[in-house]
Amino acid sequence: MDDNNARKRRRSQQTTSLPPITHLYLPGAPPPSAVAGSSSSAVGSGGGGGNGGSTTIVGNVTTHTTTTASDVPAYASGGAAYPPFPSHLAMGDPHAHHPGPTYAISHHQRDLSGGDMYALAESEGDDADQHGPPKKKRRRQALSCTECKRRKIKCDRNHPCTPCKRRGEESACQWHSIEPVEKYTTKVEFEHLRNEVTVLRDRCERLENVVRSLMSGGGGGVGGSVPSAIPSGLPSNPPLQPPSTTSTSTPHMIGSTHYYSAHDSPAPSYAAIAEGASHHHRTSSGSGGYPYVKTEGAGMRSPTMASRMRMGGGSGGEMSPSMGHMGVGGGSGSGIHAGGGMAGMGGGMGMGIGGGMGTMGMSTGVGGGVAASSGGSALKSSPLALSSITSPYHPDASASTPLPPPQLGAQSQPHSLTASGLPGQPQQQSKNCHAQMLILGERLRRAVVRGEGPVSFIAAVVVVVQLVVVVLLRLAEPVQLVVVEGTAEEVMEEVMAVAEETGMGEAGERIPQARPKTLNQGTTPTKALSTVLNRRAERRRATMTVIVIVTTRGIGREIARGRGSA
Amino acid sequence: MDDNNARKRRRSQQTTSLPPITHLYLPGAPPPSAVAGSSSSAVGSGGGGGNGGSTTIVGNVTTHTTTTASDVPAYASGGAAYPPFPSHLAMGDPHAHHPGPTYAISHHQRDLSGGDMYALAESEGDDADQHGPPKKKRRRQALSCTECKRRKIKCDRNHPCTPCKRRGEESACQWHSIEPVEKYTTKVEFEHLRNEVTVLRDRCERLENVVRSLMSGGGGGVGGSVPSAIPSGLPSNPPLQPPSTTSTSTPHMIGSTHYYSAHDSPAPSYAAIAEGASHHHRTSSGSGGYPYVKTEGAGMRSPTMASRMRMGGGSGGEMSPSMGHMGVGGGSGSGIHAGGGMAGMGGGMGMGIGGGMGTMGMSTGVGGGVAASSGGSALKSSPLALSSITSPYHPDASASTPLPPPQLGAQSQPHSLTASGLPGQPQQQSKNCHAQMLILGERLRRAVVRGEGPVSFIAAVVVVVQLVVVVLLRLAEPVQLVVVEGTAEEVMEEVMAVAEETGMGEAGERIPQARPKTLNQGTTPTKALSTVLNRRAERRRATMTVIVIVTTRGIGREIARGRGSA
DNA sequence: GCGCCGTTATCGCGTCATTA
DNA sequence: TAATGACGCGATAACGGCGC
Ligand SMILES: [Zn+2]
Ligand SMILES: [Zn+2]
Ligand SMILES: [Zn+2]
Ligand SMILES: [Zn+2]
Repeated sequence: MDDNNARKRRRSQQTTSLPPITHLYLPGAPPPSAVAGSSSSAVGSGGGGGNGGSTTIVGNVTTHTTTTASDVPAYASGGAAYPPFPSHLAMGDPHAHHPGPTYAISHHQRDLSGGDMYALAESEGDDADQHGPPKKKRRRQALSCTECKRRKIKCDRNHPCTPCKRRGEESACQWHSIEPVEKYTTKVEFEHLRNEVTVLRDRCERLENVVRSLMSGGGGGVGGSVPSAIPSGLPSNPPLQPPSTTSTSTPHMIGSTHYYSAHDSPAPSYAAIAEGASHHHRTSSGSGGYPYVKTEGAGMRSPTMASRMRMGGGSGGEMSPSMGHMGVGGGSGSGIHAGGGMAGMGGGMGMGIGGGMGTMGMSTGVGGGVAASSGGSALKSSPLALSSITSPYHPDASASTPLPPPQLGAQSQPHSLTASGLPGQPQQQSKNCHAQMLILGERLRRAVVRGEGPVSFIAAVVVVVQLVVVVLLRLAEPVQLVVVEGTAEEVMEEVMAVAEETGMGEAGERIPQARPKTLNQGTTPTKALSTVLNRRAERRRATMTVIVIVTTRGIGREIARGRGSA
Repeated sequence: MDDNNARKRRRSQQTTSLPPITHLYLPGAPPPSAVAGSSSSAVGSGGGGGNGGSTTIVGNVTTHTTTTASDVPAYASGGAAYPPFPSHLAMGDPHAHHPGPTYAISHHQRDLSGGDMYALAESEGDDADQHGPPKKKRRRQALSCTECKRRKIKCDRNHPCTPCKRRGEESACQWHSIEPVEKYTTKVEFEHLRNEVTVLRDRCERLENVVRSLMSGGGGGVGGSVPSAIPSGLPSNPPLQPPSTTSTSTPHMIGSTHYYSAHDSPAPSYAAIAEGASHHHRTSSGSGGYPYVKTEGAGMRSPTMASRMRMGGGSGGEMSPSMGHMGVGGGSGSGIHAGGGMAGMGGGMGMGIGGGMGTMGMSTGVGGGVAASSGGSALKSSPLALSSITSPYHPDASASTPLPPPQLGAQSQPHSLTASGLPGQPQQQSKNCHAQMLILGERLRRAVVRGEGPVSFIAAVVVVVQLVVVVLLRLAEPVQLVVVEGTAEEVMEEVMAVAEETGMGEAGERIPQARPKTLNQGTTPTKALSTVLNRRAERRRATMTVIVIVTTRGIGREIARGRGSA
């Protein structure tokens, strides 16, 4: 309450025109629930010249903990939608799965040998911590066979699914049912089925008509079978397809327990990789090539930069009690020094990123950053260049073009699209549209932990207007948010500093298999970001940091060569 | 200098592992007191609960001043429309929905073809569980299509509802007159159904083959329809699942009555509907319906909220000389009150935005946000709901095109789109692809100036992780940045407050001609944002404010009902 | 009961890495 | 070098819940 007043007051001051800064902290009302609070500290300062930069850290609540490790290490799998439900699954199976509402708890499977699949799932103590909110872990009936799940490949859901068949391991093709399966199925499922029936019927009808017309009209009766086919709906012979088996079947569902048969190894667990593994193979070494790369990864680090930043002219900003606030030196002076810092940074990033290019793909901007080819060096545009940053991911780097300014009018074919370029047939566009990015490879990287455990580091870049801003989000106990505003160099400094202090290691380091994702058409980068963050946060409960850079002009160049020119 | 040190210091503290940060109340960590040397205080005030919110404003360089008058004051209007009731449902059908209690059972399904197989279906009652008094339960005619119901997602009630369309399963979009009722069905029945599905699937497949062969072999070509019919099936893989049938009709009702009537056809121009048309027939009458709609558009407006906000607990943040900093009151207390505010907000936005629908379009979320029509209330999804926020802009609201499902296989005309629908030629996709947004209508609004000149106010919402953050960017003489972190309500408060103080008017107000931009395919929302901002800034040299909301969880719900639950 | 929001758990593509 | 095993991670499907 009081707070409100105070706040208001504050507000007024700045009102209207642009209030200078501030940062305040408002506590917010006590969350009903109270969540965890967060604190933030601010560092004041800033401001020297025109551009003053400032940083803020905001703590946030949230968080959960619990989660244990990840869920499942290895396998995961997924599938796209489609066969909604493995028919055989349900079938005759006595207790076919169907996730009843019940499943909830324990039973997880495991057992049998190896599986550690779900391993954790809940295991843990769950919940870890404490408190009370017993959040029950959700469980879902798997649609893909265990093998496919483990391999993370598409399972056609047939009984011995195609992949399994192909490998000749039909015996491994199984399904664990999630739960006890009641004798009753859920309404949902029922509905689902019912719906399908309707659809199918409709389709059949339509098809029949077609056939009918074709036959009559065309006359050719090619498939003699036609008639037969149509009439009943009976399964005459299975011309094609792996017969879905009519009823019956239900092969291998395994009960809740043993899933999975023998083989399958225990997943090596992702953990390893995710966690620390990757770092081994940093290619970093030479590099090669990336233009930008100047310094090696090591070069100067944030420390330097950081220190520099320290200097920024701080205006006399106050700090709000709870929040941290710091200004970044703005102005020209810093520019100079910055150069060095930047360079270092650039190098680091360049390396990581640049190196990734061949491997992970680079984003090419409209303007096209181009990626170098695998071989080695090549490459060009800095991954942080505006063009790279703003352009939709474009697999085939080749093209060049310096980013065609956002000029909307221009329809410069955004992406000539790599994949099959069907001239006649425009794009399938659909998947792999490489819509846009934000979480491209370059910006997604992780490093070894410094202090204790491994930490993650994700960086997303966003372009905005006239100022360079960096938002560092940290998923830690208290989620935190760091915002930096200033020139390119200032930003970079901040990033580096944070990375270092956080123990994120080199910024340039890249995550092994993190390749630049190609978002689906229509997705918002932010949405994607959200997903990523969520996953990470849960997967490893460790600290995670996210960096969001909001900037106007590309800072790639500066970064690359350490120039601070704004 | 000092500052830097200070900052650095600050940093270190938090270094490594998760530095707790900050402000917080988080239980766990002791408030790091430290914080920037300066005041770190934690605001005590607020204190209360966990989530504290904080705000920061950073000054930046740049800019010009001038200002001029405003551009257009009011506008607003529109409303989002939402088919309150599945028109197709009701229509012609005689007994279309009747909410009568009775329905229960009966429904057999239709069938076209024949068999009604499992008619019984539910039988129901029975058993369902048990015994018991045959309570009669009353059921309501479903408003959502079966698929949406099953998935528990929002259905826009259009015939092939957006979600279904999106998934390419338009054929699955149906309405059963009454649901089967019990929550569980017996296994037998389930089996029965399942069986049918299998059979049907098989049959379809067979038919498809026939058609295929006929067509190819026969050469007849002919049957114009054929192609259409087949398509869906082709995708091969999806073993199961209802490939969508093309659009065509399909009665879709399944249950006994199938309502659904007539049309089905092409979306009745969206415009009409969008604007006001639709509402007339809201059957709602009673009902209602829509959950969210509470207040009317007018309802409470920002003013109220604003005032309220003012109160928010301001912590005792200091203001830095140059920088302003303000906290937002968070907390429960506000929560309550907030309710109203929020609600109002929601309403306001809805109105402004919603109104725009026809004109500016509404974004439909995956779930599809629907807007209420001008007339009145209606409406549903809050404009701040995660779904609304994240969805790509979609011109024709209701209808069609929900962003062309990336589904590759599906060539479902991405957007049947109003304009020339070239069946043969799929879409060019290129322009007007309505890629994604961020600068959607809802998020783009401006108000009349209060103090002196007109100010702009743009809001972009972004999803991130577990915390709600708002970044208010102001393009003023010194560019500024405001960051707010806190619960949904806190954020909203802040937004409102800023808007007001800045003279931006009501948050809900929308910019006259700001219609939801349809980004070019491949453009990054951010890029677009940048453009917009720049243009504005220069066009009128006036002050401009941008609001970026970074949040993890949708805050729509809270907003809608003014709850501040974190 | 119902609509449907927002969170979770799956899926499975597309790359790497590792073998054969 | 091809083939095979791994697996990051964006997209989805599923679903706990909540407000009415
Ligand atoms: Zn499989
Ligand atoms: Zn298998
Ligand atoms: Zn629907
Ligand atoms: Zn539908």
